[in-house]
Amino acid sequence: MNLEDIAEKAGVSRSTVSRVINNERYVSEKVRQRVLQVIAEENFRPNPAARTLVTRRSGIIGTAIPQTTNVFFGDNSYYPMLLQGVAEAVNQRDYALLLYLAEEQEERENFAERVVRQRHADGLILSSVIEGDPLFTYLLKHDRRFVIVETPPHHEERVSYVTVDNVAAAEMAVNHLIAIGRRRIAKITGQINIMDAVERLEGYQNALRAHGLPVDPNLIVYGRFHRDAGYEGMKQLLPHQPDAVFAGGDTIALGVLDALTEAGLCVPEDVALVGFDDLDVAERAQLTTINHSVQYVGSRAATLLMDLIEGRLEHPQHIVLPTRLVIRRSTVGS
Amino acid sequence: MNLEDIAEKAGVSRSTVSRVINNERYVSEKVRQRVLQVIAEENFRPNPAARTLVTRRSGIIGTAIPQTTNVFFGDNSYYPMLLQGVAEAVNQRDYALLLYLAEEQEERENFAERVVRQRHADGLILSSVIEGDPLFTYLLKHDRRFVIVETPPHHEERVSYVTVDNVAAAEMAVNHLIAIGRRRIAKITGQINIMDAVERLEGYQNALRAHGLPVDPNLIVYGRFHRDAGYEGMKQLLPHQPDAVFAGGDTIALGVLDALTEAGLCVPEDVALVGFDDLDVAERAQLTTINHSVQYVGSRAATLLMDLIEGRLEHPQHIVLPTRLVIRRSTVGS
DNA sequence: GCGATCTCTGAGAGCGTTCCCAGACTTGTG
DNA sequence: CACAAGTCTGGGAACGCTCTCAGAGATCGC
Repeated sequence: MNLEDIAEKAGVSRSTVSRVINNERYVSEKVRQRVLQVIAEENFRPNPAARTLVTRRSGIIGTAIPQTTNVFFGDNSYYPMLLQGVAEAVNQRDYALLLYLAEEQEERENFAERVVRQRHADGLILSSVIEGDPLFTYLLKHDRRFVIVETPPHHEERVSYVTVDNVAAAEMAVNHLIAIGRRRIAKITGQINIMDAVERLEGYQNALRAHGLPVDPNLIVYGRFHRDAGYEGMKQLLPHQPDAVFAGGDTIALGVLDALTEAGLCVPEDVALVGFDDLDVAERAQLTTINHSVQYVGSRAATLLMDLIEGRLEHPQHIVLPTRLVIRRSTVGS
Repeated sequence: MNLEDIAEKAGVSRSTVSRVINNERYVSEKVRQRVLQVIAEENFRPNPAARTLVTRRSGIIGTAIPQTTNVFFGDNSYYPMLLQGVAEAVNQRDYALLLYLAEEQEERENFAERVVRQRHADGLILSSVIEGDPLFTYLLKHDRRFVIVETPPHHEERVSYVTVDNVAAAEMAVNHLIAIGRRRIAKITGQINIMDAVERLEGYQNALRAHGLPVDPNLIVYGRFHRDAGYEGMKQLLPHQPDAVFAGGDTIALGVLDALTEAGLCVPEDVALVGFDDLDVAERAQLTTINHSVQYVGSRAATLLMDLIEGRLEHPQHIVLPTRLVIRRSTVGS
């Protein structure tokens, strides 16, 4: 069943059917109705491949998640939330969402190759880009449309991105800890090759310096965005007796909580704790954190990408979304 | 850049280039190498739309998740795990994965319409199908390829599915509770229009009857696969003083834990607790539960779907995967 | 009242592949 | 050595759309 068949049944030409389907002007109301009726009767849907072939547009947005299994699910609802946001925006404009998920232990090279080989998508949303990321490098070099959902490596300004002001947010978090009287404030970072982690560390250091506090290397642990890393990191910090911890992400903070509980320390009396992201779990754990709606980042990124694809906006675009400090019991008690 | 261009540069015909790309026989080694080299130089990738148009195969698998936001992320890692499994299988055979995510509060009708309208995918994986599901009904009627990742409504045998033996697993769980001496075993179900929930309830009842225990309607609460439902359900059950609860899913069990903690009751001394699914959180919460690798269900479903698409298997196929009781502290103490 | 403009419709070309067929050349067989 | 079978290559048609163009008819302005 194709346009020609519908045309015949409706007694018009293929061109007219195409016009009706694409909702173009210059079709008389009578003809439009007749065609619509035949389409409904035959339950006809135009072949997207044929359409794509000529328009050079598939209406598909790809989202690449280069992280392995244990990061994608588990406690970490970051990616699901991001995806939900992307899906929302994409649905609204009747695009489709293609998901590229890395295998456990898959090399970035291999992942990049896989994503690039299939040319289904009109554009890509990239997450967790690291320094020297092959996918990032390739896309940049070959001038394909894409949007990064964090600050790109080296603040590369030639690419479009949607991010939050991590530096300012981290400053806000640490200022809060200082305001409640903490002085030995420790930091556990996410993967330090991801810009989010770098910027949050930067903000932490800024805030300390601004208050004339020392930046003690013993109080900084380089970790990963993972609960286990928080747990291990905290164990490492304990001998140095911090009175507060600023975790690079909520999942890290959860691990910190595990370690503190195990050590018999009270939050916030002995150690105050601040996370980052305000994931679903943060509220449940009564965690003070930085809120920045991951979902909204996803939907803004998708909207931006579609605008770039459709030529409504010029490349590149930079969007920095606001953050908010959410104060809960992990810093102010009950 | 298309086949013709590559052909010209390599001094051969379009057909030959096509043969090389599709790895067909009857191409001399010399020519094959030359063509491959030109392809590499030009960084050429064949246009998937053109290919799809003629082969009538896109190499795209769709996965439909009709649940709203709060179920997709949050504590519930069910869908991310399922997706990871699907992605794994799909990657292996160089298919792509299209994700259909319902909007918050989106009607099933509307969701079905959206999924069906875009004809990108060669086949679909359906989750959380309910009785009278419009998407399910449509696909069945129009003979589209799809696989359900649970038992279909009414045990509809004309469709392909991958599921676990929920009934047997539930029996196993309840038998365990009986074996440790519990007699007032309560049940909180998931949405009762989802077959998983129905079957787990059925197994619960079977086990009680098999041991001559009464099925007390006061001990059965009809809920949803959600932590809040577990919390509310347990509060409802408390006056009836159960000595054990069999939750329809791990997320429900977490809510039950919340309510028990709040009521000052001990697990498992006062109330023993069994979940279902063995999600990531189950181990952390030391929850006795039924393990059945959601991820594996996902990858089996995807593999099955691809086999159906490629005509390697006849439609319909029914796969029932084994389950395992994982005993943790929520039933046997420490 | 008549050219200009707007509305409506259809035909043809083209998008970039795969598939089928024909033909040339090579190898095998009796 | 003739003929069959196998190997390799190229050209044309087809997949189902959109887009451009041309032309017919209706409407408008002066």
